[in-house]
Amino acid sequence: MSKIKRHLITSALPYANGPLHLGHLAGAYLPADIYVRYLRLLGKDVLWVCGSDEHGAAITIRAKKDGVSPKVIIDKYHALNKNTFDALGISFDFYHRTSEEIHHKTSQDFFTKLYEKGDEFIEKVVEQYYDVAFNQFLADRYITGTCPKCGHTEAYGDQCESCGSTLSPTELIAPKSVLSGEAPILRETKHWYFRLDKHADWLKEWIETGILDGKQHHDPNSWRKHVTGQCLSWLNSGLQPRSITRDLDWGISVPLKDAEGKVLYVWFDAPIGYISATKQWALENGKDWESYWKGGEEVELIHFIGKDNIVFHCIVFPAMLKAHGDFVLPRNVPANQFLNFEGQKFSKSRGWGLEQHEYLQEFADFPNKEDALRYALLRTLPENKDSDFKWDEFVDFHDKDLADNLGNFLNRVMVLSHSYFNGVVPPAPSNWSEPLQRVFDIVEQWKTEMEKFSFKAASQSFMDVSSWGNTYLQENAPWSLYKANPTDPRIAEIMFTGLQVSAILAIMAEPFIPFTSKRINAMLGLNALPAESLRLFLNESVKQPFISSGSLLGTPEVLFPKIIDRKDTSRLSIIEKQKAKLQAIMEEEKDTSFPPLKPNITFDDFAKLDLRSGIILEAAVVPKADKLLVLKVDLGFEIRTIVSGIALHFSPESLTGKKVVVVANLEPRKLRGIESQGMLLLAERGTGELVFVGADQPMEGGWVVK
RNA sequence: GGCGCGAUAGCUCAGCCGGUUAGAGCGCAGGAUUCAUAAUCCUGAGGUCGGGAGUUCAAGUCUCCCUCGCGCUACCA
Repeated sequence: MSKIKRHLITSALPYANGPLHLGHLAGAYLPADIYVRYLRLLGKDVLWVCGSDEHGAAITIRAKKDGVSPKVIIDKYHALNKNTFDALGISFDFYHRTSEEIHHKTSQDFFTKLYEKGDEFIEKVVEQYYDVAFNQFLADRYITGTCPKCGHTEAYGDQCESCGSTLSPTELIAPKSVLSGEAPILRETKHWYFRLDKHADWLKEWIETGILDGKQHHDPNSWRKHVTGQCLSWLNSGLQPRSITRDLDWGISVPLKDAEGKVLYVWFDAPIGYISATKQWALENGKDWESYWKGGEEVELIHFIGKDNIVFHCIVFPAMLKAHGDFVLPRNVPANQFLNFEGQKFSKSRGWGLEQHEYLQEFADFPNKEDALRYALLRTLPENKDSDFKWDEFVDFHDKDLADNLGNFLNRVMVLSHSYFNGVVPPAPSNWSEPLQRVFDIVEQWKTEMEKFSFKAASQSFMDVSSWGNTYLQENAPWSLYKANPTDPRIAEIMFTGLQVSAILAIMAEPFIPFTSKRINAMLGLNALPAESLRLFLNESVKQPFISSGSLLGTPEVLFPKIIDRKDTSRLSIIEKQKAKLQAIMEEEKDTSFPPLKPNITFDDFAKLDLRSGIILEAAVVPKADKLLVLKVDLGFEIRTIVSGIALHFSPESLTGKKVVVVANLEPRKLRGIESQGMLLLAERGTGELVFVGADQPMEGGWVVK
């Protein structure tokens, strides 16, 4: 019934300014790899593209910091990420990069096509910071200043990395150009905006009902709830035109005469990277890229991403594709939630978490390290809610599932087959498939789960087959039969069945733990499973044996030496080292860390401050704001209204009568509609604790503090 | 404050369009077994499905309110 002939799979393009951590792997790459390997097992026509996202200001900043060209940065991280993926068995069909010429051309053509439609873009002139000395406009990331929220002195124009708040450049206190170090000036510049608002109606219908152009495009119930939920939340709050150009010299130039010095916003060109990657792959492999991107109903497009990318892949990019015309839209976007690490968020600055390439280095001596990691992540994939990677669970999954259940079953079958039949597969009973009925049922269920992107559930089914095998051996106890009569024909039947289960496990293992799958095949004496029988096995009700009678088995080996092993503590010590590392970070953070001193100021700078003592007369919460209190403060000579962001630390009642120090000559500013005429001085330490400055001195309002 | 997602056995989580005694894995208790990596198999104990109200013949599953967690967003002069 399905018209699908080709599967086009994408994974979010990693940004090439740093390494990726285990959370990224679990979010967009491992699940896609599992799905793609599964489709390949079925013999489907599959194309999985990904690549490095190499534009954007963050890369140029990083380059400037390191004193190298952007090219050096992207080459470094493109290579690192590509090689690490490769080492972990992440089997992209093509891993491209957005700095390639073909991508620039594709993106520009895309832009031009939309531009020529006339009504997809609007032009707007806006005021933006400009560096006079360097004669150029400054992208958000090219401006630093003091964060208005936490006081961090090196906040970027779009984000403060100290407190994590999202900012806009004009919010920064004392903005400074990263280029010249000078204060930038505001100057007008023109930008192009993509009219997302124009596409709101059909997007809403498409997300809500799965109907596109009057036809059922996909089943909306097959999309994860948090995905449709977030999209509808966006759609309901109204779509705005979105700026798609930037004043920057690194990126894809905007292909218009009056757009000198402007490039496409990295978010506009990055998803087009999926298309250009397909083009390059097609060129190198003699294929037709359009049969994937413009194949209509014959194509299933799936985007694998993390939840931070949902809006882009479900709203912005589809709108771009639809505006362009001809392109297919995603049938599903199985976005994962976030993976935490031992209870906390991954944090590069804290050193909390583990990067992919670090894992490979630090587990260099760990047997089967790739599959051990893949399996641990698989079992804890954040498919529907945030999940947590824990080393204790890593050990459990490895020892209980991979070693005790799977590894031990295969070992039992091998050892028994060798001792009873000298490593030769015994003759097949005439009703060979009968005892395997239950296994076939589990495989069917496994297929359903794989196709629903429920990989965690599918991994359970995989283990169920192995468990079934263990039970089967236990109940039929060939060792007892052998003791009673070594030529009992039932022994051959039992071992034949056990070997078929082993082969089925090798197949099911392939998407999850591909390195092990190969080793199982080798152990079973199969170079690779014959593609044809595999296809029959998975696609048809007709089953046939995978290992034929008379063929020779390989030598048994222990697939997964356990981590918790009395005789050999080497693997456990690798894990213990990881746990110790985290422990050390926590210990260190217990001692309050002191923020670095700000640059010296002159006495004159200091003298500009006018500090006065005051007494809080009344305090109240500001409606519709979580953190704000509005205070009446008596300065002796007048009563001021001051809005302060301390609602999370103090209740209004506890503040009346409190003695405080006030910055009395601060420029008034409106906060949530209330004019704040000053600022309270508070001391804060690393733990987040807040206390009032000078609170217990015997002074009434009006004293001058200096 | 607004919006989204979540809250189910000690732990980690499944439970589709509401329908018989609420499931799995791990852990725990008891038993069986010895081919195997101190592995395996069986049995059992364990939940008023975050709290409250409502709709219904019937609610973990739908509606409303509340509490807590996560994310986005507004807000920290």
